[in-house]
Amino acid sequence: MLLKEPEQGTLADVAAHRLAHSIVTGELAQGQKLNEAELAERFGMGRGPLREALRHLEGMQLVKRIPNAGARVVVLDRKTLSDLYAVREALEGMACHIAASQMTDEEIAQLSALLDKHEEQIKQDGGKVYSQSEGDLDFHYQIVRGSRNEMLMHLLGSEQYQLLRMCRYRTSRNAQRTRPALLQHRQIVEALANRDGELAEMLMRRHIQGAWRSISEMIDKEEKAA
Amino acid sequence: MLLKEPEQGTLADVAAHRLAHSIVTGELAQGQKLNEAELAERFGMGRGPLREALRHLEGMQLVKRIPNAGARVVVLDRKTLSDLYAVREALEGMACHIAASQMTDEEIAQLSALLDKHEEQIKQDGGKVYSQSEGDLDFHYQIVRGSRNEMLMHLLGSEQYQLLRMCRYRTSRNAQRTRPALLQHRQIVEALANRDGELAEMLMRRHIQGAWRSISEMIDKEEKAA
DNA sequence: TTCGCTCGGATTGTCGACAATCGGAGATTT
DNA sequence: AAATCTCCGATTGTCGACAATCCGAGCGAA
Repeated sequence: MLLKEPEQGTLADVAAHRLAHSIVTGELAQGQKLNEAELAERFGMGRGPLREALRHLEGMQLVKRIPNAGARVVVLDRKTLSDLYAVREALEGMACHIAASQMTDEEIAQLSALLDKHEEQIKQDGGKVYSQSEGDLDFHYQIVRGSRNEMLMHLLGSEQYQLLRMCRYRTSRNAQRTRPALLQHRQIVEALANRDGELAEMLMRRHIQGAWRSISEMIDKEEKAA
Repeated sequence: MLLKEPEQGTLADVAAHRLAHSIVTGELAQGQKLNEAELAERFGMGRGPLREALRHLEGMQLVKRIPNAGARVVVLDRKTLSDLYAVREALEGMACHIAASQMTDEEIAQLSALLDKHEEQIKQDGGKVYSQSEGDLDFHYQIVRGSRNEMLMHLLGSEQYQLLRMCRYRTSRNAQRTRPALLQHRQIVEALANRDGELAEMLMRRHIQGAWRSISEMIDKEEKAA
């Protein structure tokens, strides 16, 4: 699971977590107004901790605050997503490149085992979940961790990129890309195992570009439907 | 100036700003404990807004908070800075690449004019300030803006990368690199003017690599001195 | 002397109440 | 009828006080 802190620490922290979860899963709709008093009551806490949580989410880009006018859930329009994927391509490509020289053999083996598990899952579910599931994000995050770059881990890890999970959740219905995605993951692991950073980066970039194309098409359909 | 909001909006916002400034300039030493009550009094506000500000700075990575133990100013050790510059290289390289196709001729001309101003400044000061000054950051930020990527602007802009300014401030004594830096900037602008994204990216990456080497050496010296 | 324990002060976490500000419904004017 | 003004309710911003927690000084025992 990418959500680490379960239900401990300060109230502000748990509020931030629950809010992030609600936003990512769509329980709180995009653009929805967030009423402090209401949320505070729902979470059984005062408004102080809740306001701190909102500040936190603002930094994560999950909500947008306007002074004296409250906070609203961010809306993921086409441009935002496009920007996000462009940044992801650069950052995860770099992570892959470095990881090829930094990950231990054991870590790479674990990565491969993770893919085995994913393949199993696909065979069971008929390929419904994979490309969009938490498992996919785990794969990406494991590579990011392999880069040993703390800043990268912060930017792409649990803290910052909930936006990505939000996007995944929203577009989790199409399962067309699950098999090619798994294949690409396998190729990436192979490049890592061969310690070929250049290739690993290129494969990861293409993988993310493919994911963006897939999502972009889906947005087109949605827009045409609406 | 990269600090936009002057002294308006909520108290939490101005507190975050003043704190960020104090940290970046070193007025608050690295690793220093931040006492909520004391700071609140110094800023003439209650602890509520101040706590929100600390949450904000935590997201910016300027302070590290530990539950029930308060917040401390982050310490920029070698590893942190190394990670930062690696990320910067990937992100600003990408910004440069995109900016080459997105910036208007006028914007590029303004960029060139900015460099003229910098050159002027160098001649006056004997090259003391340039490579580390706000002006340099302006140059980089203008290119980031040229990429038209909002996420990039958030990550590299005023919000997120105060860490970089902090580093600049700390190492602002050496002026060895000002002239080669200016030259590299000129080459980058030329590549942008020629709409050569590939070259522009490569030049920017090398520029940042050079900056890192320079800073790295300085850290070595400091460590040897200590 | 050194280690461990207890207790007290200080600091953080939280809450409830008050003040400031904003958006909108309704009335007034042209 | 359309536009503008005014006032009111609702929501956000802020403060002060209380409770919970942690750190360290001082004491006592081995």
